[in-house]
Amino acid sequence: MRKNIRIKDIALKAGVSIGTVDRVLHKRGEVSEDTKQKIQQIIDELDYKPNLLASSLASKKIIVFATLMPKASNQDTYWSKPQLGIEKAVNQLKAYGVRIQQFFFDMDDSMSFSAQAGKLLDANPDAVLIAPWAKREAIRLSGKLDEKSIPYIYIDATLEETNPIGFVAQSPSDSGYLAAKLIDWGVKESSLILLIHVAKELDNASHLIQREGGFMRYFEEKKNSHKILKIEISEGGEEIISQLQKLGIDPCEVSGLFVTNSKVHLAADCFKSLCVTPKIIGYDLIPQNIKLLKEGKIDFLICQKPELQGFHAIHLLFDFLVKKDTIKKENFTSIDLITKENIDFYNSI
Amino acid sequence: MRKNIRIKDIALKAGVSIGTVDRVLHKRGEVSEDTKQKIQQIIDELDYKPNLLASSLASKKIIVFATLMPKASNQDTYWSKPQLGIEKAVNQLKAYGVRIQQFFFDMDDSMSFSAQAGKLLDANPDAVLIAPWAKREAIRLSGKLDEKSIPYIYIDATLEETNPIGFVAQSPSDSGYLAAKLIDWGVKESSLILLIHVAKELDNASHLIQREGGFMRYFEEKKNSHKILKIEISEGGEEIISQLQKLGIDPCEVSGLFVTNSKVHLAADCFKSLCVTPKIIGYDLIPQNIKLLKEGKIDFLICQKPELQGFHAIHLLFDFLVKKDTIKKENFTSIDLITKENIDFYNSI
DNA sequence: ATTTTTTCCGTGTTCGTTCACGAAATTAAA
DNA sequence: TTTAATTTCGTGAACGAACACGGAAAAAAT
Repeated sequence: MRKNIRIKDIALKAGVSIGTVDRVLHKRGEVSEDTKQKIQQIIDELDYKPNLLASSLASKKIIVFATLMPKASNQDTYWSKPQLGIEKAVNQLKAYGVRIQQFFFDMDDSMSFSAQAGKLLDANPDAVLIAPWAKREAIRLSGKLDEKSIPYIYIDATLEETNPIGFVAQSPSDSGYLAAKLIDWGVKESSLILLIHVAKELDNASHLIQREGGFMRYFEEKKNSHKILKIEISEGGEEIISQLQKLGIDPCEVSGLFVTNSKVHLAADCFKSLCVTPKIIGYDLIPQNIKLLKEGKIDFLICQKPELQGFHAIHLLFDFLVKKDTIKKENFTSIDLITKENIDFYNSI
Repeated sequence: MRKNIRIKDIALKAGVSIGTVDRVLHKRGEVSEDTKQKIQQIIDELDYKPNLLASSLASKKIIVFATLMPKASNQDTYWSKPQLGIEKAVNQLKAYGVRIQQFFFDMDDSMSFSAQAGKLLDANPDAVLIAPWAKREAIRLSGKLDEKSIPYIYIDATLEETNPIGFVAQSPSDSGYLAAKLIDWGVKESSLILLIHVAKELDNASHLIQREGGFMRYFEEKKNSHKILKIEISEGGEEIISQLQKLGIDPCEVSGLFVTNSKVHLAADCFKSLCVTPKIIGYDLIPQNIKLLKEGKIDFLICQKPELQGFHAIHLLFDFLVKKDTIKKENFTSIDLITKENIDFYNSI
């Protein structure tokens, strides 16, 4: 237990009192330049690491984390998962004075993102966790946070143009790439393969674009004979049919299908009703998808351990803010493949 | 920050001193039956949860975790991964008085397991983490630990016949099942598929058997037309060829290949030298496998986040022993599929 | 030279627990 | 009844860090 150097040890070595050392540790002045330098030198030399336990015990300071993410709805329960991880982490850390304030926006409404972002800024938190769903609005928020020098971290996706202390997400491009590989494995040569985006504001959802990018990249590199067709819809699965009709394509010709988000159940339902069974790959373990996966109507779901993402992001904020660690910026989570066969055993730790 | 009830609050309510409450909390006697009951009742009523921070700060007690796992060799570096996670966790917990004592055995020598198990028992640790590699010997060890009522947890695999407080592992059967599905996706109808075990003492390595079980189960359920051939070798890849020859089979006929552990590189090297390229699936991101994966000689590696496993197992022991939480017994880690395409982004958190 | 201000630093209390020490209170022995 | 032994409990000092308070020394003002 002993062996760890304490403030007292530094004080002894420097020939000053505990209070003085404490003052330089917390940079709160009232120390002459000379002694300050001497003490700082000894701190560095001894590589002093404060005892977090004693520190939080003595301090009445509370640290507020704010979160900004989509609200989970009945149609889309995905965001309840990261929420669980976040709560778990905050619960673990509450003994250290960590508190949380959460803001939720409507996924289909970028105005709502801005509104909640405003409230978040008013709350003046010590650090922020953001799901950067609406690209333009998220960039604006990040600017404001930069101004106030409030550190922030992303979950689920990242935005290149901004300065978060890090992000926790799956590599969207590589998940798309993997999806392509699986489709390629599963279909015959020279097949018709559909890529489907289901989104209201596609241009504002950059990770969907990146998933597409990875998917396309695979086929470009392989130069094989498949025909890839891209379709964008905003709401119902029937739109797929109508768009195919417009192109003069019989749905029966489709032998592979990749949906770039959790809305894959719309597409699967659509083909199910047509009694056509292409190979289907999509994202995320939400109830509708799970059901179709078990029925064999969806073949693979790419999953990213959302619970772990939330949990880990909060811990990163804590490490950065409280422990003053240097944290890894890129935190890619695994690209988990869930099938009918292994879903029952998929419990994220 | 406030709001949590303290020992002092209990003492006040019971009309006794802090010391007395402390004595009943730690069951160290010297309290009359009457007051003990009264205090215990108040503790329950108020649902008192001790402040871990203050507790570890005041206590000089140290908690020793012992680990027993295979030693990583140059040929097999796999076990350096869980080791990393373990070290990371112990490092985090050392402020709470957690110390570690590690024992390593030779994977190919069950005598070595027993020898190290003996040393571990002599060390009389507070809790134990075991990689139950040698089944029979591990069962014996678990019995001894049960006798001394030292809690233990498994990593990498589990043993049904014993009483660990939990295990952290991939579901071997389901990983085998998934491998089968992938092979099935990737090969033509009526193919010849090889299942290869590379192990010195196969009957003593139960999770390899279970992986085989899952693999076989898939094809039994699907009733498709593939021919599955099982081969057991103990060391070099060339054994595969000789065994095929014995069976009168041309290696060129093999179109799919599943190796039940990280030794898949032996098989892949073997087929590489023959210039035959069946679809190959195996386990674990060790350097030899990574190389072959990138060359395209191995198609999929099933991975199980060994680092996270070690990390999580230590935390479970801590939660159980120190926080007195009830912990989940079955901790399945994800069945990650690594391909040439996504390996560079696979960093376990 | 004296007073006032400013700079610099030490002391002491607190956070919630642990635990050694020893003082009452109770019971047993004389 | 007095003394000794035992049971039962309270007190106070750590643990390492945070921070309020105020004192001494140096600098500035009178």
